[in-house]
Amino acid sequence: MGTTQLESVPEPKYWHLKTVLSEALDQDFAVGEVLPNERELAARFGVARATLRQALEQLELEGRLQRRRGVGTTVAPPRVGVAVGSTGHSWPGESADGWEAVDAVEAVAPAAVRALLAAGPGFAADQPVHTVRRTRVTQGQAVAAELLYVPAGSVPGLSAIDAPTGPARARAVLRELQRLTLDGQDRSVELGSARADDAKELDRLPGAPVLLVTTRYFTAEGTAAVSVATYRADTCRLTFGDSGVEITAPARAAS
Amino acid sequence: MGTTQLESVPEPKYWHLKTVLSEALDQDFAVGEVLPNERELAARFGVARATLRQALEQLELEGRLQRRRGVGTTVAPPRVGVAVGSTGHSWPGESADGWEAVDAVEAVAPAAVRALLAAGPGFAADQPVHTVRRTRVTQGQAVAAELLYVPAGSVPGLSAIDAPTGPARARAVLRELQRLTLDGQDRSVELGSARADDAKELDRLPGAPVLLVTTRYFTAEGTAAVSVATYRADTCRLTFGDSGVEITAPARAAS
DNA sequence: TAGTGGTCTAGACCACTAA
DNA sequence: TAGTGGTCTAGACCACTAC
Repeated sequence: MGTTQLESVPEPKYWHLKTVLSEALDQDFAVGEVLPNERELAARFGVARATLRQALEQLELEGRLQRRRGVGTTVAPPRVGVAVGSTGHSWPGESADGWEAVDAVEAVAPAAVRALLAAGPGFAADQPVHTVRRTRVTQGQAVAAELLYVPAGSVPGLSAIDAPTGPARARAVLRELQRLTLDGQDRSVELGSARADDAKELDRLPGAPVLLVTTRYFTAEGTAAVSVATYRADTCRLTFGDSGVEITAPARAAS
Repeated sequence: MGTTQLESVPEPKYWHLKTVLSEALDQDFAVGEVLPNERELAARFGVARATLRQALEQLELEGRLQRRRGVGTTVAPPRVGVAVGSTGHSWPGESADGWEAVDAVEAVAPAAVRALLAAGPGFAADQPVHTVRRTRVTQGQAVAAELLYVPAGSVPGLSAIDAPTGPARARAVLRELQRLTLDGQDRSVELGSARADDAKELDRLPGAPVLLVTTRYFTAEGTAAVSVATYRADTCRLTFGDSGVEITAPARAAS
């Protein structure tokens, strides 16, 4: 008391609420357990529903909660570690790491991808590229959707392919790619929001936070392919292991 | 017309708004330019301010906008690529890559970090560890704040250190660490929200989205140190280059 | 002091899920 | 059909910045 200015710089209600809820989750709830609904929680804490939702959104962003319309809010399991760059260089599809080919079409790549492909063998900006869609499933859960862009100039053999569409064609494109000698690759990771099609594939709403992993594949002739993989940010922890050891605990469970 | 069910599955207003704004940003605005204020934008589009804000939040999450209280909303520059794992294994502080040591204290590590350190030389759970704080500046902009945890058992020489506090002590801890032989390291990346102290260092509000990069450093004896780096998710693209080539364009500018 | 974005309220209605 | 989370509104006040 006295001169203690305990609340002279009050933190926002939703922030305090998030802290309180976070501690409650640690102590009183088990993974998978269902929380009281939003209207009741808001009443219990004496705040408007919108304020309560702001706190829940933060906790969902941190992977502590899972909310499903029509069902309720449940306590999320720890994030799953997903290996992204463990074993040196390799073409996509060379190891059975949970990726499954879905489809392949020929289409003009988005501008940002074209910029990355510009350093490839005989690549013209408005030329259609083979576009392979894959999804990745880990522990029974869809964690990522990928679009792999392969200019026709990179894999000449593809002009005589038989499968017109579907997984068979996607696998054929990957097979042709693997014939080439891979000289190197590099990756970048950034935050994004799920496009409508990716969101559907990942069982999320459009705009859900995702981690975008962009990979460039190099041959002696330049950039032979580019992939953009969209990982669920709420459930995934991307691991880049030089050693074979896996990080098993989350980085910041209850800091 | 006719049977075209153009709006039979209407997308949310804020989502449509985001798309419209995104296109406007591409066409009519230059980097750094100030947008009209939120009340006017909301009026212009005929929506409530909260709805307009939902669209702006998405665009900020994608790194397209920058909002500052008391100032306004500006068009953000493209994300800066920040090298995170380019040059094989190395102890923190061994290369001049923008990191600056701030301080070092002895304190008990958070539970999640203790779990990672458990495989180290003679590490007891409640034993204080040397905690080094560093910040990383790229192109004049603070992009990351890091806490590096080094158990006393990893660097025995530190008991006789002279600098009691401040950058000098932080550098001393790093120097002792670099005496050891580094056997390997691994990394993981996940989405988080900025703690109050990190947010301040990064010039963001608490709860701002960040990319958490957790690195484990191994010697022959086990886990010798763990670092948790907090990168601004709005302005940073983390790059993991095997080759020395830099990705210069964003992965998905206008998809 | 004026203008900005940040927080908060108390409602309303909608879309979805499961019984 | 009942109950959940998702969207949206029309206000209010606050904290911060720059003049």
